[in-house]
Amino acid sequence: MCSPSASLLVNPLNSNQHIHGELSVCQLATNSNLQDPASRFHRDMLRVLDSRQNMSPADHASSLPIERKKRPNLLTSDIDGVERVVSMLEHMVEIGVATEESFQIALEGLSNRGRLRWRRASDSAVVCAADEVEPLLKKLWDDKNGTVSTKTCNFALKAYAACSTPRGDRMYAQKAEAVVVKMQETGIDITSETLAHLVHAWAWQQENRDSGECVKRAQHYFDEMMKLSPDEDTVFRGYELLLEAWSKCSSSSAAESSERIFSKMKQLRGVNVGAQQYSNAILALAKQNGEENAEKANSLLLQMIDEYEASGYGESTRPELIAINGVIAAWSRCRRIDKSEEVLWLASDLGKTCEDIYPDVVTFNGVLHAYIRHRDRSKSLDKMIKIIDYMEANSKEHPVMKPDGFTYNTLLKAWVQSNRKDAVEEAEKVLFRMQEASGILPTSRHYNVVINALAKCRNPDAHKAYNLLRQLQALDSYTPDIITYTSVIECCSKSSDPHAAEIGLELFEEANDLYRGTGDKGIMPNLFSYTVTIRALSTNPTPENVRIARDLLEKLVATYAETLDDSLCPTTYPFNYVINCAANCVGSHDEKLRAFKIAAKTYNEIRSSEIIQPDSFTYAFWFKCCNNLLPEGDIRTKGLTFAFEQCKRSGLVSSEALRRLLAGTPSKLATSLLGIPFNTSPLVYRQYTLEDFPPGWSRNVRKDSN
DNA sequence: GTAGGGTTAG
Repeated sequence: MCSPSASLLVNPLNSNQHIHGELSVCQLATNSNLQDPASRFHRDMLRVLDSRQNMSPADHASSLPIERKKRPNLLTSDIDGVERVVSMLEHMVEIGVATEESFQIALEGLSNRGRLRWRRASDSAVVCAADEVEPLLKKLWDDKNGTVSTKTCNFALKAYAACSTPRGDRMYAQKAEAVVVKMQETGIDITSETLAHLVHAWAWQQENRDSGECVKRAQHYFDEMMKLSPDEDTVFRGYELLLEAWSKCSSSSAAESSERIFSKMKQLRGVNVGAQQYSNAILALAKQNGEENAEKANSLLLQMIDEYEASGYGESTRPELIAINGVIAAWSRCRRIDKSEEVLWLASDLGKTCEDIYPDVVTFNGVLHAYIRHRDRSKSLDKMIKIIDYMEANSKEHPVMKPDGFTYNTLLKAWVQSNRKDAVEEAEKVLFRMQEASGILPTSRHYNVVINALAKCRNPDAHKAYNLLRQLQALDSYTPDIITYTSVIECCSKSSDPHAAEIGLELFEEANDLYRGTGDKGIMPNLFSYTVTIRALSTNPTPENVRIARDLLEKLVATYAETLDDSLCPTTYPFNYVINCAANCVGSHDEKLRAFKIAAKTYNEIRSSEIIQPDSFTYAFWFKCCNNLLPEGDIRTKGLTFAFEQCKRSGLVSSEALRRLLAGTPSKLATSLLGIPFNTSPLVYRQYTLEDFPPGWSRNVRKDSN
């Protein structure tokens, strides 16, 4: 295979001067030296890009922060020809004619894609510009021993900045920073554009929320950029990005910093600061918690509207809906329904002079959120139903207010927490209505709200939950996840249905098989899934189910040991439930003894473990085991006596433990255990409560498990 | 720009 290095060193065109944003790509092509083997390719590459310029993806997603509100689309075709150009570059590299200019053409094209995503032809992985830029820059860097131009690096940085995202774990800001560090080490000029891209990348990076680490990095590179005396537009843009960074940070200084930056922007531009900057400042404030920030965002909104009116309704001062929606959300978060609605009326008013201001689905979702947080749940449910009826009724005429998945999720939650008798049935109706009224297919989240509501009932209908799950599976657009499965199994664990144990186990195994087949973490059984399955098995405590419960526990422990996955880290719960399952075992004398052995093994594991400790439930279930599974006699006496000593010493004698200890215990044994004369005839022992015994016995019993 | 699915018991 040919090495491209030789040709890269030639670099016949001083390419840095040839790629200029202002120049049309066609001009560039004609300027190229046609004698050069690379220039024929360059001309073709530029022609590909140029011929599709009308279909530029810039309309789909720009790298401007304010336009990030649009989720990045997944391209279905090579809309601007960049993928073609990249494969042309790969071909040039292969035949050894690629120059730095070749790389620049591809990098620039990629960076112009902004944050769009597409499927890579070679492996159909979903990628974005930043993913594709990385290997290209590395290749060029290695081939040229780091003698790469600033311009080339800046194209790559632009792609990292545009693709940087608060979601996921892509860490493009770190990657961009690594490029700049290498530039510094190699002596490549750092321009204000270089630093502006870094500010941009950090401003959009995730995990900014708590520590504010990313906003610090953004501020740092902004300060560095200022040392290079950039032009006013770059400074202003830098402020915009800092505002963006603060808006995603929950640090206590965020509101203050946002205000400071906004006033600097006003200093720069005066009243011409523009509606977009108002929106940014409002959103930054609106994202912070606390009424005072909602109030500040609200007053900025009023200022913005004032300036719109003062300017005679000028285009650049026209308020944006996004700012109004932000303020509504801020008031909703502090349960200020009155204020949320006030802003809603304001928006309706504004709509008279400003036709693009019309309450949309986000506006209403914000108001709905205020209601769902309100204390009077029944009253707010009625109000929410009215609002959603209104949205549905008007969505033909005003498609922007058509309810979406958020809307119905909020409604489902409202029904579920309404405490009304028919809550679950009504929630189920919503699942159907959302499809009919708004054409929105319920997702696993919607179903999970309802299934979980079923699981929280006193005597849940396991079959109904099971059917809902199957219904969700029948929709090919969505698959149930582990929360769906676990919630249905939880229904089984609380159900009196004779098949509940069987269904619970079937579902657990199904989820586990799905996980093993797909490796999809979303369907991976976790500690809670194991625990409720074991609990479901004790609704039908056959000797076989006791054994299966124990097997599940062992599988949990082994899987945790193997993966060290936090979501599988065992607690006392599943151990206790295995003991309880054994304690309930119905069967022959021998079968009961086998169940007892399983319980004893489990009980001893809890006591000797370094991670988990016995609790009052452990002892209560253990006493139940001794009394239910062992014949009266020495072994039972020993098991009870020894355990009760432990139980007292640990201060874990709950009233239930006491009851289980004495249920079925002969008076003589009870007397010796408790140290006071004791008659276990039911009529007598019920007169005793924990208060009749030393308080130390129950000093560690949690309140909720007295 | 919104909100956001389960953590248990006798």
